[in-house]
Amino acid sequence: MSTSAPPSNRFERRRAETRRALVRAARQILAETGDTSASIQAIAERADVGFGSFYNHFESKTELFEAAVVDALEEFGQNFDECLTGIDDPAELVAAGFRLSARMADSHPELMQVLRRRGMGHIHSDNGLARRALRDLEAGLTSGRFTPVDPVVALTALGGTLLSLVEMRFARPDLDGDEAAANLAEMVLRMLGVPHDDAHEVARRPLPDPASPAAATR
Amino acid sequence: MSTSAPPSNRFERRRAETRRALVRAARQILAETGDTSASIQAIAERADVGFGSFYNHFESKTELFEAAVVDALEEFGQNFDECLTGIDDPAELVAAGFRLSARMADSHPELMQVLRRRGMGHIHSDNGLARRALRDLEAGLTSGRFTPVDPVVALTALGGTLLSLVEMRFARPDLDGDEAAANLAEMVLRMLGVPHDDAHEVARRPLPDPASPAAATR
DNA sequence: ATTATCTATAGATCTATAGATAATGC
DNA sequence: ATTATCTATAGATCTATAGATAATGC
Repeated sequence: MSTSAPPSNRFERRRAETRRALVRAARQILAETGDTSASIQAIAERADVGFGSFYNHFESKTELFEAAVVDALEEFGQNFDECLTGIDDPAELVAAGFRLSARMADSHPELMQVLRRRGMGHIHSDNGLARRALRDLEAGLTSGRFTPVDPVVALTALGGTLLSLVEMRFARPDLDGDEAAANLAEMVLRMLGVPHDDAHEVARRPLPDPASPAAATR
Repeated sequence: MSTSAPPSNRFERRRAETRRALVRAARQILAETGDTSASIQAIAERADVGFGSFYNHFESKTELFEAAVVDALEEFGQNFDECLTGIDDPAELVAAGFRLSARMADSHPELMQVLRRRGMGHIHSDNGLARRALRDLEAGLTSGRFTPVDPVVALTALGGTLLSLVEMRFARPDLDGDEAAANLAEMVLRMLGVPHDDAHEVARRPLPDPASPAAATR
């Protein structure tokens, strides 16, 4: 549904490009101030798109901003897949995901600001990120790596701590981001039932080199 | 600063009443839809206050909604103090706080919706709730009840999970709220380094009777 | 021929202020 | 006398649409 077929003809591509420009503008606004009271006119202008075109793609501003958040979540999830392929241990996946998120606050600030401001409302919705998280959690639960709990409760805890980590990265730039992320990742692993010393070690394993993210698949 | 002296004369009381009416209206709006695009006129009308009066108290809508969130956080914190007096064990305080929050989603829905929608931005700010949480966390850290960690990281994790619990209560009303809260509380205690069986027991101790909250102090 | 885009605009709405009114302090 | 509240309003802004234009499909 959200991942439609690749645009067949030039018409479709053109149309998709306009929509993308609007979504990009909305993401920028969400990232910069989070203030969704910008006028449709101002948004269209920022997207470098004719004012009336807006209504060819969205019925309201709310709809546009919602699409912008889903878009950001999807990109975030894909980034996870790219950077974390090759990691099989669910515990290591969770920890690496946390540490990667902290780094993405620097490397992808716009994306992460959107997550920070709007992520909470999507923890339990069906989207790229929650789907991946639930998948990894259930793998860890069935393999016995994590203590048995209701997967929804685990997803809740995981999502909440991840979002608050992002919040911390932006609200407290004075702290050492990598260290704080590793500490928080360790705590989350304990929360999932991983033994203390094990959690400590897993949360500090070397991260995949972000310079060559998909090296394993090329 | 936020807790000003009790209003001395009728003038001050009248003025404070107008301000309170505006804040109440803003809280209602934040709780109902979270859509802050309501016009100042509509807000003043809902508060049953003359339109122009708004500008005697706030310079912008943003300022009003910010005050509304702080007001809600303060009320939430006071509710904690009232309901949890008599509990000394920091671990039990944390667990009881989580379970109490889940219940407040039913008993104080407006307050908790505000928290759900706007709480994330206040985890690291100086407010009634974060101050109390940090106090309890530090008590547990110095007494050895919790595993040593950076208090700010612990506050981050605590705040994030609490907010996501509230989110879960509203997004998934089909789940058993009390049980999910106890499970999440147990996980949070593990996160803070409390041994598994200990965490399980503490998270299920009987809660203070909400019918007579401040019985111990009367 | 079809469809998205763009421009222009009508009508509605909103913000901020000015000035009148009402309530209280001293 | 002072100060908050209220009413009325000017000016700015915003939304949604109608109709013209441009690009592509077949």
